Amino acid sequence: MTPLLAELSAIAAKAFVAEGFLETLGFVQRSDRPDLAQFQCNGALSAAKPARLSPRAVADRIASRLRAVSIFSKVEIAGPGFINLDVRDEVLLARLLAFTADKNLGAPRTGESKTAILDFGGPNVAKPMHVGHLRSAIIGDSLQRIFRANGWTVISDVHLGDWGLQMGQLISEIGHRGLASVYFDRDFSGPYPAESPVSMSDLEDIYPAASAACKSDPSRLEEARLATAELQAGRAGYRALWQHFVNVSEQGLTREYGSLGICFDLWKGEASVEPLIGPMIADLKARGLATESEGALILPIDEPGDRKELPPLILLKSDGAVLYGTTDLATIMDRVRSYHPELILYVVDQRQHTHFEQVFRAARKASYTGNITELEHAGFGTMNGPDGKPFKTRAGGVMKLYDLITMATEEAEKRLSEAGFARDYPEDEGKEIARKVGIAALKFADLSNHRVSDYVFDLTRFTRFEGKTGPYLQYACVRMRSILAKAAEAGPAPEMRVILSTPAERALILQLLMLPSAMAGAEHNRAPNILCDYVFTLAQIFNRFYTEHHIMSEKDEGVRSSRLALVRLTLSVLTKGLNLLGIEVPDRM
RNA sequence: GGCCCCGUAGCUCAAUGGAUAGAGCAACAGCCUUCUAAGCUGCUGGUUGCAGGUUCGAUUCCUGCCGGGGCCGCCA
Repeated sequence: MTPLLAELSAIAAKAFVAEGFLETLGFVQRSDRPDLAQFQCNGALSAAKPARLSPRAVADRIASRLRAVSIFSKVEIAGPGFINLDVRDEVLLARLLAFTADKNLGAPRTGESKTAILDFGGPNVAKPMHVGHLRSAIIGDSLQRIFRANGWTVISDVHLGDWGLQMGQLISEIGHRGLASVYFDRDFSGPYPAESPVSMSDLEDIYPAASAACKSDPSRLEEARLATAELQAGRAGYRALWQHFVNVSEQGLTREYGSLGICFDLWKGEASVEPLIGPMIADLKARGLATESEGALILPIDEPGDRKELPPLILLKSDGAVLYGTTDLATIMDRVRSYHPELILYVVDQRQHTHFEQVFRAARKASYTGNITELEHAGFGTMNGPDGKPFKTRAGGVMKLYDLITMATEEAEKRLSEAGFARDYPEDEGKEIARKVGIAALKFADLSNHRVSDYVFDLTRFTRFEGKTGPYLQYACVRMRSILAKAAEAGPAPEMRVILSTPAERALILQLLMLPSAMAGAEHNRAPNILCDYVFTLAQIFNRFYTEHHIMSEKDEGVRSSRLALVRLTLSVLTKGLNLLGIEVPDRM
């Protein structure tokens, strides 16, 4: 089915075309003035100037054509030339019926037969995930859900940071500590032990020490660089040790992402493209694209007419090691060959924007993108503490993601018990509710901000359960379930037939029908906050409906079952919207 | 220094070039013998950082300035 706004826009577009104007002028949106109309079209205002007509004159012509279309109950011209539109109740009900019958709830098929690769997550091997990883995970996951729902074939890749300097730092630190000496013995011919010499908690201890050592001692940094280069050059013991790091880390990361309800199709990393790098470098050299400069191999990507100077992409450092730009470039080549995607979308910190500009240019320059693949960086802002600086623990250290989730869950648990919720539920269920509520608080707070702006991370505010929060939305769902359960007790559901007679019902139906447009808008702008606004508004409108119409005490059976049908539909729409944000809804609270 | 992003109500944030710039929180006044009051209703709150420009119309686009953050060849 066509989203209602698209349907209305198409009708208006036809009217504009019939009057000799551009089709795009027919764009119809929800009215800014709900007191005046349900929908509005502003096309007449922009059509007027080039046509040397007054906006009212254009609006008159369009309006008279629209009046001939039976879908509208009202077509009015207001102000300088706005065309205000109301849709007939019968039409709303007919669209609602089709919407209800559609198992995809009218999802726009914008991604039909198209493939998108979503690159997000980007955790580092051997380092615990911290709050900095939260945004990429939450936003990326929501986008993958939205793209999939809109018909895209989505391939998500966690893209581990597993091939850079931090690997060399770890290896040399382990060497210094004298752990696992067999991996450092050049005469050892294998096989290496199957069991990892270090656990995840060992790594969590070793990495900060290694990092600190390299910072304070230049000779240690040099050692780490050498180890990195040797690892990349294929030194067997280092490779074996590295494989242990990766295996151990993946286990921890899977659990961590799992606790957030986030899945990836691919667990590739920078190292995955290692076999492609040699041939790629050779190819770039052969075609004269890569040149040597100050001992390093670079790929200049600046173009005439640039507003700013863009530094070249460094392919090989002077010590022969590769950088993440090199692996990113090879990864594009790999993805294009393997999947022929229409889009590769990177959900990565906005601070890396220049890096992606460099890599994208390099890919185009080297013709690695094929002719259909669009490369896009969907950057996001930083998460700051209440002081406006990057979020830290009280002690000033990096806040681990695991601890953060625990804090949110505990806070949720506290609030639930204060409010007397879930008091008589089994302990397991209570814990599960607290987990869902805590995660919902975190996710909704993050997603409801515009992607690119920084936001203040304030756990007290996030876990507050009033107002525009995840828990408010969950609570609305739970109330709907509760009504439906009561109704089911009272008897089997009668024939579902929606009657539209009150403003609260009309407002609810209109909002329900806007789901597809919200999904399309969120995809188009790569902006889950559009969907957040949608679900929040829906919940608000529902709560108004809920307050105004007491369903179970309604005497008229037809009206009661009609309203129950609306509750049922609202529940599925709200649940779906929350699902697209990666938020789970408990059965009861 | 060059470039990128941001600047909106007391606070946290929205708003494809359109009407009276919206929510939430906070403050204030109401609403629970009825489906979960984590709710609903009403009310208060604005020179959209500043100055120009384009436009019938600018929070939105352009220029300059101020303030905050970030990036600027061998970290990711």
